[in-house]
Amino acid sequence: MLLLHTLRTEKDRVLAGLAKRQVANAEATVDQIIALDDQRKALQTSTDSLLAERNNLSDKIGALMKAGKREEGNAMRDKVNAIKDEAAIGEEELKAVKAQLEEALLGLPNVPHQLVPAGVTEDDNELFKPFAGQLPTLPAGAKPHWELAEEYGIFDLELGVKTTGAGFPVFTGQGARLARGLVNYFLDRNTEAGYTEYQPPLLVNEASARATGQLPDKEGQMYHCTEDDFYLIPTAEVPLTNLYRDVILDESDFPIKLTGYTPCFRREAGSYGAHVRGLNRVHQFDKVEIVQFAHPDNSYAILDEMVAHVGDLLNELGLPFRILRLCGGDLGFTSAMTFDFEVWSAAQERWLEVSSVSCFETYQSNRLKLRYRAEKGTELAHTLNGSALALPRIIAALLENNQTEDGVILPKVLHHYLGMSKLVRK
RNA sequence: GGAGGAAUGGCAGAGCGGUUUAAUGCACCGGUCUUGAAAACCGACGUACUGAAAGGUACCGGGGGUUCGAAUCCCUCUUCCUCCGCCA
Repeated sequence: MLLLHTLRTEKDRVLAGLAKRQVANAEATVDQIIALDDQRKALQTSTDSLLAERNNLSDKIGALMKAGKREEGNAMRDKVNAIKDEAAIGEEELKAVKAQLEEALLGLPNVPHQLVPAGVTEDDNELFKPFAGQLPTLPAGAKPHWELAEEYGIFDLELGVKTTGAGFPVFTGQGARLARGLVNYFLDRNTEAGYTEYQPPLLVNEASARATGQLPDKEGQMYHCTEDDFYLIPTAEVPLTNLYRDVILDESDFPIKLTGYTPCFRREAGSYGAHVRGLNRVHQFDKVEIVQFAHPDNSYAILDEMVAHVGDLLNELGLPFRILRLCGGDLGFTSAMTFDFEVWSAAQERWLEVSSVSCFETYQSNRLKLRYRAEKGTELAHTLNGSALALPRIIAALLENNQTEDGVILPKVLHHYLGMSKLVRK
């Protein structure tokens, strides 16, 4: 959620940023929000002074009663009652205006960072770091991962349909082992890089989903357990970031680095077809997430650090990848800047997104009330997160890119985790 | 699932419906003393909104109510603890 202070003092920058995102009627919305806030202030002031008068008179009544001047005290009661009624009306209005204000603010996405390119669709994203090497060439008869999966017994989509429905793959045998190995490898590497490992809940309450911005923006994207009003997490970002909701840090606590493995659940009401075959898009998948909380002065240095870390992981896995800086139109609702990592899927001959690393500045911390003690008072911290890494497309790329006559060659870093150097046909 | 009890500042822990401006202790911070530290002493010590400031308002788990006035009384929800039952 954007800060009212920002809307007031940096309106031009906000409007320019929202324009980059193709937000319609941005100026009217901002003006309306400021008007609501003016209204809120006026109501707050008038109500407060009524309450002050009430408190004042109540004290006097107390004193009068004590002094035995019952008559005078009773007379004053009527006066206080009148003030009370008036104050109650003010409080009611204030509550309504505050609710309106909050809903309006929640409707505004984050302001993109200065360096975020203008653009409408993913085609306008900036190729921040192209792949420098040679893309792998596959032998004749190379297969896409969904065919390899069958041949090698990696995962079974039919079994998932039987147990649950489409988009819930069942990993089997050496495929399940590969998934587990990748999770362990990622967690170990993140821990080495200073991240503390957590196992958070996979269901969150509404307050958590709102604080990180999944609600109200992505209401339909999450699975909702209506009976208990819990949401299945679409990413570990939600529970991990919310661990620090309502927390006031000391500056010396920075940087705070968390990592966690969780399954992720996404309804992904959207397209079906060739682009979503196999593991390209599923309703449940595994992901290891990294989260950082930073001082505003160096959050972008930390974003660079996180990008470098994810790049290291992909290099160690030997996967060709490129880094995109998302344009305004493609940027997530809550993000100020996002880098997407895409690996080359050699059999499908296209790039697959495997990680998204973002800085949210104070957009999330404002709702989280995640602050630190500054020279004077408290300031909002910056929040960041990224995937390190999401499994399905990594598995797809490993299968496709490394397929040989003798099997699928595993990168060296995984040998230890799987107890084997290649996957074999069943 | 049943029966009881509890929820107060960073922590511990007081708080007959009206100087509560939430006692006290510990921790933290500043200072005095000291070569330095410890001890001792002095001081400061929550968050948010509002206001140029002085100040004002709200907040004692959440929500609602009674009252001129609520941390205190009532209702309700949530969470935790104890005991019993069931279960991995």
